Amino acid sequence: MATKLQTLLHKPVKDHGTVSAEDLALKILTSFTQSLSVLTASAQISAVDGGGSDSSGGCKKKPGVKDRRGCYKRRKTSDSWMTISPVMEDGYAWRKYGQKVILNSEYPRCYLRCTHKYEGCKATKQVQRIKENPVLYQTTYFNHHTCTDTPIRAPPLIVGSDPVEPNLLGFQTITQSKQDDHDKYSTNPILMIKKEDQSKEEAQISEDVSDAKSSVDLWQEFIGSESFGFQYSCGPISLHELDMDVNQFGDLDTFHFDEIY
DNA sequence: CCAATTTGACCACA
DNA sequence: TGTGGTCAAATTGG
Repeated sequence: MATKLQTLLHKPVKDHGTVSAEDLALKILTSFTQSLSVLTASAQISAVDGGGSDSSGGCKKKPGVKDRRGCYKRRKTSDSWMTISPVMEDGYAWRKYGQKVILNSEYPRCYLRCTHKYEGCKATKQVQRIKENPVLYQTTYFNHHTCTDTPIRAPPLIVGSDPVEPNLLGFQTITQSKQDDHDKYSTNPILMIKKEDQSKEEAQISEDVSDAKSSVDLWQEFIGSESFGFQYSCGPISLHELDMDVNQFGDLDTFHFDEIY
């Protein structure tokens, strides 16, 4: 599929029947997303600590700062699920309340809570760029929205689940009633890079084209990059075997996952 | 002016 | 004691 896409991008439009570059890119993205989720899940299971960090740890207490001892508790790890998406947006309104540098992670983790927290909504999420593919964001959700704020965008691909089924792969289905929304936002996550300025709507189309190109370029770099060459074994899965499957067929379908598992 | 974000301090837990 | 999650004052931006 990557080869097809490359060919398609170097030729004029409408030369390949009904298959569009976007379709191909979407399929490729899905394949790699699935691969990454397998990696992530396995890496979490068999994580081996490596390298340390030099934390300064000079914890001076500022005068006038409130004593917050006992003011909050650690969250439960249940009722959480994970998604991987090229965009941070998921249709809900979130407010960022923190950001942390995570050990052995190249990118910081962002902490967001529902904007309607003070109306009782307990939904929170953590967003972090994926080290192996910074184009994608791994989002971990905690608690469901209890507020009336309904999503305006089709939800992203769900690649992970709660601890009960940590390796479950699947797509969130879009019901018929949501089909209009899906059509409306089908510019969606896959090829588009986040638009920072919504006021530039007139220039949107041409900009989207250039964004899509740069995104595809990133994909091509990623696909060809050493960092995505599975050269080591991780947990119960032979990633070398996975690599062969990807290279040989240019795709990674569910059959292969079933076979591996 | 007010809502959202940033950022260092504080806290729980392994 | 180190790490990650949360708080809240300060800052930013519409």
